[in-house]
Amino acid sequence: MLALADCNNFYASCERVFQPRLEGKPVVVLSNNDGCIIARSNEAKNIGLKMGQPIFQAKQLVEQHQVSVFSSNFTLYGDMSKRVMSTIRKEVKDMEIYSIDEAFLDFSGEGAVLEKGIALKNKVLQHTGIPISIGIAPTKTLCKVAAYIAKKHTSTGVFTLDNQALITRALKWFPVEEIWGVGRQNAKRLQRVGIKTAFDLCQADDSWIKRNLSIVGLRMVKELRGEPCIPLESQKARRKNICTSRSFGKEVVELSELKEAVSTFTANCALKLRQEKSCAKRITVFILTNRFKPQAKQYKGFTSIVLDTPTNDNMELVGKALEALEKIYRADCCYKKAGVIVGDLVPEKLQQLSLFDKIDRKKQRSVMQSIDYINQRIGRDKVRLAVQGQQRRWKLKQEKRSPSYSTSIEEALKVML
DNA sequence: TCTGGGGTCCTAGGACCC
DNA sequence: TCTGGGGTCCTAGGACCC
Repeated sequence: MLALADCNNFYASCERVFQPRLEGKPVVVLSNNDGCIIARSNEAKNIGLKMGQPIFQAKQLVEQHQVSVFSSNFTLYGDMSKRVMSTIRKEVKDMEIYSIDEAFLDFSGEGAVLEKGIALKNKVLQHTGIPISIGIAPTKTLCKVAAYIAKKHTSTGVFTLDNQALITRALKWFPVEEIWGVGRQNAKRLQRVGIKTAFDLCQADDSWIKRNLSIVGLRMVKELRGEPCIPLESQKARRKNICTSRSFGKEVVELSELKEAVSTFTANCALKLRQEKSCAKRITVFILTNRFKPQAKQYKGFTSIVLDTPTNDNMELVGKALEALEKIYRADCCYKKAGVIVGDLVPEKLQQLSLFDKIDRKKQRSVMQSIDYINQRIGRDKVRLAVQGQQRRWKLKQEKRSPSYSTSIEEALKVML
């Protein structure tokens, strides 16, 4: 048996841990730039606020119901996630951290799985303040179904799908568009041919499924039928790409400002590379105009550069990124978003030098180590390249960010006696 | 006025190899 | 008149996930 532990309304719950007066009240968390709603408490869901909805469109509902609105605070959510995961880890044989708010757990050989699930849920709540739901079943895809039921239709927040009769009953009721692996496009296709529930999909012919939903879809259906096809992966794989991209707080025209942004994004990618102990052989830069302004000139600039030697050095990567930026920059556009992707990643240890490499890599590495050390102590990008700029007018809008209670001593919760 | 960010995998088609 | 067979690698585009 496997289990899926899924934090309820995770970002909204994180905010509430530190502001208990918001318990029972509608809370939403916004995307970067305070753009869209990306997390909602149950109360916020109930008053009709939608996932992904731009906040300006929801203004009326927000005022009418006095919804608490937060900018996203990923430092806080990342730390709370760590706490939840480490609490769970102590209670299970093996686990796979699937996302910031979900983990698959090895429940094999456990006798009373439901009781174990309930105990685990209570423990996480007690240790972290985060409410979770747990779905228990023989395959990952069925765990997802069970967790969905646990969240919406149980009082305990834990649900087990452990016998065929129950599984069949659940699948006959489960809408096809809610299945893990069926997105919007596939849901439409399936509904068009009369497949409305997970049960209907299980009845479909394997070769038809493979043709229409690819091998991924077939795997998913087999999992619904109870045959495990997606193993628990406790070792997380090395990433293949790393991306940093942002929408700007305001539109940007000048190349110099784009340079500040692109070099900052690149430095961020390079930092992530060093943390993963990887080097990149390819760097891609893109700049986009505002797609929500159809009357303005639309342009998508996109290009990549392949490096002779894979690297994770700020200066080297920033140099290449700026070279790429100059190639795609057009002065007659207003830019709303830019991003940097580093790809073709290789482990740092396997960095293959180019025959004509002239850089003193050892020295370069120790410079970066020193910079990382300083910035870790006094704040991200405090030591940075000049091209990253001072003004940063392109920076994010983040007007309602909560303090990083658990990771910054200056922002720790103050308790009045 | 205002519309997120960061990933993965699969497939088809083309280029290329012997 | 007639035009092979068996591969790999790369890329773009599209789907999915949270």
